[in-house]
Amino acid sequence: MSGTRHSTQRDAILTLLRSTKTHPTAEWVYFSLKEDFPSLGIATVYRNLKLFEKQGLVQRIDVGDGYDHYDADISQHYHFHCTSCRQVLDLDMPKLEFDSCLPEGHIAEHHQLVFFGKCCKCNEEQCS
Amino acid sequence: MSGTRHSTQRDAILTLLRSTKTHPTAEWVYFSLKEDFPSLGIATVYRNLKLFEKQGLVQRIDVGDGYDHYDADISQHYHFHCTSCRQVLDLDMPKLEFDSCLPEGHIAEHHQLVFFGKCCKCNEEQCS
DNA sequence: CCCATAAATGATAATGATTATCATTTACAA
DNA sequence: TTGTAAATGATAATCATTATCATTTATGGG
Repeated sequence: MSGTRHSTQRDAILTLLRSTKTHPTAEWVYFSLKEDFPSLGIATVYRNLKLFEKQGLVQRIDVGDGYDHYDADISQHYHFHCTSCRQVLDLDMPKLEFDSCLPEGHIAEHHQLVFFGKCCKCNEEQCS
Repeated sequence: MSGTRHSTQRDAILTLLRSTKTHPTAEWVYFSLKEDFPSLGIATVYRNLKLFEKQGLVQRIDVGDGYDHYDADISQHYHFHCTSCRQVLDLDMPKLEFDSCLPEGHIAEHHQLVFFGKCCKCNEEQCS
């Protein structure tokens, strides 16, 4: 009999992901939960993030900074990656319909749009 | 006196990149040039790809497959990543103007749009 | 043409995020 | 309560990329 069992750690990881808009990395999740779950292993975090992604509970965002970011908001939306402070921010922007632009026979299941630049905070602070 | 010197390997890497539309990885470039440059080292490929990117001669494309892809076509265009055959294809699609959609104070230098799905060939072949 | 010197290379070790392994713990149905 | 298979935690392994360093090479000045 195969199935998924309940696990306290898994619940905690998903709950944490759903409580933030910062699109955390596995490492961030790990250290954030360490306080409440001192015995938590980093492998459990990676394992469950991958599982959530496969189950469609979260989406993985790759902004090319070397880390996988995870977002519990699986609604269609786009992101802004500040190349100065490294944050990944949500954008409030309507979904754009591109499918008619794809070559004949190509079928897109989803698409990802990421803006790179400096956020308002970093622009003010004249970060290099 | 600091500057850039001429190098046969560097020329070959850039020439190869400019001769293809397949958005190759460092590894692909390395093995492709091995025939003509048996002594070529993989580090030289990585080094020069990074250099080209910094110089703005090529753009790096991250589709989340674990590899950095490089594209000598630095014009504004978008990509389609076939999750079946793993290819990265160019899309002929006009540049979309999003800047007015960004939050106050945010300045985007560039953006990246990637579609994920199956290309026409893989759809025909009923790849899983 | 010949050096001096600093850039570039090639071999290889190191890095670092992610994944695999495996013994132990835990959930849960019978 | 108990048998079991899933889940965990510790840790080794993986693998793309980067750093190190001795050697080679390009290039400008004499």
